[in-house]
Amino acid sequence: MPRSTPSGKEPLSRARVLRAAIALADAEGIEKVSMRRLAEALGVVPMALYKHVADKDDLVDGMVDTLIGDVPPVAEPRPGKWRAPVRETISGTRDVITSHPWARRAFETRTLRTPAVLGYMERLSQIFLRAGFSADLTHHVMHLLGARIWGISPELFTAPDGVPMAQRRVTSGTPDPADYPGIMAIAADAAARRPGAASCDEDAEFDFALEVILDGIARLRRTGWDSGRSTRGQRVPSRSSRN
Amino acid sequence: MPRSTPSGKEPLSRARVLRAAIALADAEGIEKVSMRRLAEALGVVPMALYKHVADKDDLVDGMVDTLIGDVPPVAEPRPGKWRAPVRETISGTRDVITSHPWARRAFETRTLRTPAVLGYMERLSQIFLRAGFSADLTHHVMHLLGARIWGISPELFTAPDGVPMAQRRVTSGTPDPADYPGIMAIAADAAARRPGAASCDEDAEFDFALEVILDGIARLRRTGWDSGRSTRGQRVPSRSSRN
DNA sequence: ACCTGAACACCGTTCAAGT
DNA sequence: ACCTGAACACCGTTCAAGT
Repeated sequence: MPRSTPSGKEPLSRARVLRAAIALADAEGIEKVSMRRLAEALGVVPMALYKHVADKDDLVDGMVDTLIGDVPPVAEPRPGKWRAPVRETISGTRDVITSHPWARRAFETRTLRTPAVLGYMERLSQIFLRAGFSADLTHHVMHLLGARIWGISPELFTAPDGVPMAQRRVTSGTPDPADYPGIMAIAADAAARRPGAASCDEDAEFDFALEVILDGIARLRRTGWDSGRSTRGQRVPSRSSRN
Repeated sequence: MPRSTPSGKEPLSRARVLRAAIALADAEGIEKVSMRRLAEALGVVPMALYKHVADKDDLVDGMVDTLIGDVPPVAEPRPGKWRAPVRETISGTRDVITSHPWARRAFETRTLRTPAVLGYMERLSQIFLRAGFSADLTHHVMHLLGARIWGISPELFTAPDGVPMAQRRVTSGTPDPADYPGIMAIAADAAARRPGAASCDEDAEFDFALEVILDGIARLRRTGWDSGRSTRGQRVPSRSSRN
């Protein structure tokens, strides 16, 4: 009889390993994606994976990279046009990320420079460069698009299970609502405003945040980086003067 | 002789366990923080930790929670004043996070509602509520402060080792710079602008991004949520219409 | 040359046995 | 009542032995 591949199907490949890992993460959660379980899902001995993937880290990098490659490309921007293509690109990224529950964390966690990631950065950069932004301005824009403010974590509002706010997974005893009048006022208002709604309109909040960033980019372009910085008002005693 | 505690020092407590875990993560990296290694560092059998910590997840939650508790409080805002106290609070958070290399990931990863996290949310909320924001407006503001845009990852620019851009940790072969003319133009410009500088001025970029968000908040307050949303221009075919 | 079983050095966590 | 040693069910990865 002809020799068959280990899984009885087509031979392993990096892409097939990564797609299987993504499917496994979708089905059972990212924490269940181990080299051993993934090999089992592929009908293969664990060591076989190491031919297509350097190690576990490379596997997760590859999963994220595959998702980034799934972000649909955007119509060529015409000179001077940047807002719509940027909005489209980033909305596409959000679509991809939100369709895989594990992807948000994985995306924020990785620091890879794979071809797909570089390609994504290149596409974003080109939108600005073709719209007439200088290299320096585009550089600052890219930083702005990558900013994390840490006012709070977005997942505090939209937990995986849809519970809207507060009182979830509190480790040391149930907190007294009286200690958090501000949060309670906000939660009560939100509940009154959308009765029965389990959580916030995350899409709308994301869209608004994106528009704020796009406005920031427009201002950066209009007034330049140095002027942008000088409008900040008084500097806060922070990193620079704390030590 | 008098009975001594297992470590020969003061007895274990949740706080002491968490501080030890933070110190271990600072010293050897978060990936080295295991129940077993932490117990060893405390001179204690692994199982002893389970008295003060429910499980590994609870340990990491507790570490993050402890850091949040370290963010220094801010002077009481006077009515109408919100910009400076918000800036100060968030700068303080950034100071804490950036002083622990593992904290950025851990912070973005956790979805806990511990008293310290609730307290932090409460403080931020109160700044806006006392400044005269409605509960609804404050709600949207909190979402804005938690937004992640995913234009790119900030760590792409500032890798742990300080290598500025591109060509790091590329899995499948070295990429051809010719494929990424935009990125290369930006990198070349940045290198020419600050010769010898290993990476970008991350503090300045963060401060600018924070100001953009603060401007977004000011606009939200001035024009309201619905008006804010309607200024977005044409809606993109995205989540809502993609399927 | 390619593949793989067994082994190594770890994990988090349970649990019954000790005091 | 408290603590803990041994054990369980896993990990990622190495490596020498098989074909």
